[in-house]
Amino acid sequence: MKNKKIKIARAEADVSQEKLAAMVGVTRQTINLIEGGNYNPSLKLCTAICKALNKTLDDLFWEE
Amino acid sequence: MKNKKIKIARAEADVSQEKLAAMVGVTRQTINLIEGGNYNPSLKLCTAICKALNKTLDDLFWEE
DNA sequence: ACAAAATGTCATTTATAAATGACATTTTGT
DNA sequence: ACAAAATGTCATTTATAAATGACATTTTGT
Repeated sequence: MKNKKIKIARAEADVSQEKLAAMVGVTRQTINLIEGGNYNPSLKLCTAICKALNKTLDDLFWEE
Repeated sequence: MKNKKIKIARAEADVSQEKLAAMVGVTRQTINLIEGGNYNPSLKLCTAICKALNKTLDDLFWEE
């Protein structure tokens, strides 16, 4: 399922997929895949995304 | 760095590495590697471990 | 003190996250 | 309305998570 939370957090922080990708050291496509869902990123990447957006794992990646 | 939190949560729930592995559908070695640190598990696996131990991502995998 | 269970660690193979390049479509600012 | 930036998606390659088997060491219950 899609990860809307990252998209929203990105909008709040006013960062594009490309900029977020640069901040965490991956490519734009990887960020795009994660937001699109059906993807299983590594813990390290999840953590990097959280820190870049000033969120925690539970904020962005915890479901239910 | 080592992940002591999982080890502690396991002790609380009285589950061995082997049992936890079975609960989340991986092998014992994978659990062992995660607890030992220097490992970068997938988000899906992290989430499964949390649910098996009644914890959240922040409880077990968030640092600082 | 002893046996059984649990843990640590190695080496090899397999599945998949992430990189890379490329192009089409959508969104945004002026 | 238009151009530029951002996003969606494909196909191929590379790096690494996770599987598997095997054995040594440590911990636990009696």
